[in-house]
Amino acid sequence: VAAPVSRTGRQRQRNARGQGARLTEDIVTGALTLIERAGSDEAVTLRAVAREVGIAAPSIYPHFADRDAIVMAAVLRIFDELTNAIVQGAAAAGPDPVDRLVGGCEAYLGYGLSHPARYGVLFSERRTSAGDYCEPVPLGPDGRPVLEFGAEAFALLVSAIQDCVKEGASDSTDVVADATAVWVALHGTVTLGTALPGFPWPAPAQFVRKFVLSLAHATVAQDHS
Amino acid sequence: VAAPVSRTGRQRQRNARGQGARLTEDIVTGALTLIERAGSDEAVTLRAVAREVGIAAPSIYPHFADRDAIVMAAVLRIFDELTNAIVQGAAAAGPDPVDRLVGGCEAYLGYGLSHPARYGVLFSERRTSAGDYCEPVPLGPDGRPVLEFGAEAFALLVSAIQDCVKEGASDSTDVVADATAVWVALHGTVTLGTALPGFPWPAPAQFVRKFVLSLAHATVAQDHS
DNA sequence: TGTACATCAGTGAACGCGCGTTCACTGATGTAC
DNA sequence: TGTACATCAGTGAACGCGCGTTCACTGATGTAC
Repeated sequence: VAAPVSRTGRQRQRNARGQGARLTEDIVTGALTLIERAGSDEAVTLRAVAREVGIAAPSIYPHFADRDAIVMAAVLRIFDELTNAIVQGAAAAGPDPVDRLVGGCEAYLGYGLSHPARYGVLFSERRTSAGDYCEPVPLGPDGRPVLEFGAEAFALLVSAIQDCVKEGASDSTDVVADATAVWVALHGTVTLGTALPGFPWPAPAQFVRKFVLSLAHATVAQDHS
Repeated sequence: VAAPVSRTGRQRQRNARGQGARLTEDIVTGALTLIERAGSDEAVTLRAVAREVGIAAPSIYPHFADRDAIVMAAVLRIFDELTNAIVQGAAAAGPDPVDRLVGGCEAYLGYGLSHPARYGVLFSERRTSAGDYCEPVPLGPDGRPVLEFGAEAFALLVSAIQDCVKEGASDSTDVVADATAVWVALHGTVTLGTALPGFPWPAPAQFVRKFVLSLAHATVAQDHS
């Protein structure tokens, strides 16, 4: 009987003593690979992950309690990727707050549409608070408790609109509600765009700019200066 | 060994000769029940449907080729329900085109949020054209070919905005693009609202009215008369 | 009017598969003495 | 310096389950003669 081999064909060698936690990382990576390959998290089974990583199925138990714990770890990683994409998109847009808002939103859309399987896992199940599946109250990078999935990305959106208001580029009177409207439209664009690739979608560039400006009650800098 | 009994406890009796097609209907109903109960279509397996309906599993084959065919039949039924809800919502809103537009959108949202499991199945998988799974080119009720899932509901939205433009209540210059933006926002509201029930969503009534009017470039009648 | 037969609507047992999970285990490596 | 031992990082076989699918079948009912 041959030893289990990962899909890549590479045989995994045992971690050195004290480095057992590396397998935790490999399991999450394997789960992400399966999600990418199958287009959904249904393919993430203990045995499939074990095959992908190149280990025996029971070897997962010291690292994760069950399938759900693996998926959750993958979800947290994907949220990090999404947040990073938004930050970079905003940063690349320059100093103007409206440009930064639109840049962040375009990055959100770009990440979602170019990683549909990963994005689809984020909100595929009912999620209440992060405290349900790991530490009682997980902390964000700034020490504040992260109470909701995607809260970090949403906070970026709120402050981007807030910045527009500060500089007179938006006359939003309810920044949180308007940020919610923008988020909902972005999310809908990603998920419908993924589910219905045959639909005659408008060109993303103008489309997103248009509805983001509209929902954020924002106007381009030239109109205000 | 006891004969298979449906979840309701009622024993199914064999259809009369010539009435075998009734089971087709019962199978779709059973699938919808499973979707409702589990919150997703994952629970729709041949054996689970058979148990639900109260028949032996192989009895499904003369009616449906496989699991996917059952789910597709359920999806078409759900699209019909959604379309009906929109039509009724618009009709109940009275003669004003903006009211009708908002009424239809509120009905869409209402259906989606009050039937999250059903709605979630509609766009849970990549859907190209209806021709992939049944007759080569299925026809809509008006005889035109139905090329996309949800095309009927989308057409309602387009014509609702078109009506606003006709009566001077909207200055949309691209009705299809604006309808797309509204649809995307509605879809995002339903799916995010379902996935994150703990999020502090704005009150649906004003929220939907606000973004629908904004995206459809519409204004209330008083402002225009 | 009777009767043989075809058809319809569905059954029951069986198969092989992948799954989660358990259990006792193995072999390398660091550490105490 | 040697050696016994504890620990770490996993393994391999086995279990019971639900699944899709197949196969030969059963029993009621309509129909031809």
